[in-house]
Amino acid sequence: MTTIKDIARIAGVSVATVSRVINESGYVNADTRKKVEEAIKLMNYSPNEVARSLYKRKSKLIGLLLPDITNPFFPQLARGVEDRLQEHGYRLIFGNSDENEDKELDYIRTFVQNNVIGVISSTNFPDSDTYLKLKIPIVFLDRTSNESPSVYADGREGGRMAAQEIIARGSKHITILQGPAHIKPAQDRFQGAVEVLEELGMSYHVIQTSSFSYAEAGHWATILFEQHLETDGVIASNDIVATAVLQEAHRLGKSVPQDVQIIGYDDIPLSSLLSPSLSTIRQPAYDMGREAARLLIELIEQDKVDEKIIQLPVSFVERETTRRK
Amino acid sequence: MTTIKDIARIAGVSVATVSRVINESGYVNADTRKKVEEAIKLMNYSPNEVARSLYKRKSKLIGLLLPDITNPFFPQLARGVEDRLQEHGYRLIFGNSDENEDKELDYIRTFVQNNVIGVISSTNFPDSDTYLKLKIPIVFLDRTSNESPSVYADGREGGRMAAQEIIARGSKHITILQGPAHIKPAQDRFQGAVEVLEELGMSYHVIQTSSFSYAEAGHWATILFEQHLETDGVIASNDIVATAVLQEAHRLGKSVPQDVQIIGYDDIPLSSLLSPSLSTIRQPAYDMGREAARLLIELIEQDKVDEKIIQLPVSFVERETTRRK
DNA sequence: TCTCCATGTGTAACCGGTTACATTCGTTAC
DNA sequence: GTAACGAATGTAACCGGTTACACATGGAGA
Repeated sequence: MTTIKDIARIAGVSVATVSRVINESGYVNADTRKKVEEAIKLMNYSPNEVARSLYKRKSKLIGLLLPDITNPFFPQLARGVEDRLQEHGYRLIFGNSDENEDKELDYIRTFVQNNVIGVISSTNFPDSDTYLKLKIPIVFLDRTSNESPSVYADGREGGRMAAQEIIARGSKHITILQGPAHIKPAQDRFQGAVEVLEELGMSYHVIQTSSFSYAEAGHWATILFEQHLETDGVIASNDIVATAVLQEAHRLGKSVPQDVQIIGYDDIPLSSLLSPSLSTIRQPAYDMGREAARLLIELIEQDKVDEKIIQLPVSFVERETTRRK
Repeated sequence: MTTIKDIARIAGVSVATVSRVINESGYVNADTRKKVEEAIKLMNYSPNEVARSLYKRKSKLIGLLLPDITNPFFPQLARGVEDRLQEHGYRLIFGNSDENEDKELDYIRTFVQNNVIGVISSTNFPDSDTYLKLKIPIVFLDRTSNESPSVYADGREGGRMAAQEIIARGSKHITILQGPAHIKPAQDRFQGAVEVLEELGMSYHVIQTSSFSYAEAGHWATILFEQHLETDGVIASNDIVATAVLQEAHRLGKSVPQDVQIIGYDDIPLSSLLSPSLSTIRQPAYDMGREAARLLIELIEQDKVDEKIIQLPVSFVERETTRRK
């Protein structure tokens, strides 16, 4: 590997001068600069970030912790984060936490060991010791904590919206699929929907689900219609489950949206390609990722940051699994 | 931050001894070890990987380069890679290349700058200088090079399979969606399908597509039926496009699979949740990721490795967009 | 002429680990 | 009694950068 010493030798200067050229710091004579730059080009040299990071006690690396990249909501987030960071010269160390606190802790530890300069995390444990003790900037993404910087969409409002829309479109026997108990955003949207149903004095049923996995989605859909065949409106916990419900309704010969309306959550990319295409509550996942990265960069590069808690709007995306008003 | 010096001071020994305890190398008296371990626990110390990495000239980091994590085929790959690496104590630096050579080059450079110990890449340019000159192990994933270690599924065979199955199930007017020209696996599967159609002397049409994006998928589907309304069999370039075709067929009042059969490619998780559920050629994405990670670890940790080129089998997944034989 | 300061460059300490080598001590073998 | 060796530990060099500091030079201003 070419090192700064090699460049110094070739250019006939000291390592300090080479360093000055690379970092455009201090005084360097124009001719000297030229010699150094030529040597750098000649050897195709690029400085070792590890050595830099050691002395400066900070790197160009940022840790990203997501529950499961396999859940189609998260690739959007990740891509948003990555795109923004990349523009600013930062790189990503990535891990899947499976919503598991131990795994999270382990990742955060190795992030720190690698001198990451900031962390973006979708965690259910924002108030755990691990995060409180972190001495580097952290942004919570899709999850919130009281005072900490975070970027999220309003789950409660999303849930309310779903309930309002499905009621406004005429469903009387609504069943809500309640997402996994340990995942906060899932509970927020559930609470929001329940609120509206209670406010309007509607009766409804709840099916409690314990995962967002593809494998089990069909299972919840089956149970739903087994237990509440009269259901004419389904508020799903996310688009995957909604898709499974759509499939099950189809299998049972129910037509959508005439017999059953279905509203999903997230607006994952495939939702618009289903037939009927899925009405859903959209979370601007890509933008959330980008915003989180922007906020983190601000926290890293500036002393004070105005807005530390960024809530992005959710919206109802009207497609074909709901009736026209 | 706690350093090895702090631990040494607290335990009343030298840094060398602390290092020996941490790394279980050399001689350490049992009592001394205990003192050091207590100091480590007391301070919740964990060694700085950056310093380690600098001296040893290698880290515990591995670079992963994928075209676009937002394409639902890749999260599976990534998860497979991550799971296996994580089990072995390695971490991932991740980047999206957008199939863009410059972006790739840039990532590879920063990977190297960060002393990554290996790289896994889904690239269309495996024979570029960048990769040839890399002095660390590299595994190509979902893409191949002549002699280099790689893990992939047989695209040509997959294409053949798709054509055979759709013909065996009675389609006479087949249209193939040809994936983006610059993406090799897409061309492989296309070639395979064409081969079979030619061998059997079937006539067919081709629609050339230029991306795998969700946004454009619907567009190709529209064009397909505009140009070849008589189509009774579609071999799609991947499951996303297949889903769009399914939607378009539905819109046109064609019943699937009676009027049109559709075969996708990849078997992304959502395929089984569509209605009708999508018949497709399955690539074992998660396993491909795991295998790539396993192979890379072998290359890193061992002198010689037997199998450097691993081809995983594709399979036809019969669901509801094809007729029964 | 002398002082002061901007410019330009080199030397060496430092970041936090690892490890080669030196040193000390106690035991064993001859 | 002493040579040889294993056990235990410390000192200091090293990894590849950055930067504080020292020093040299030359021109401007008093």
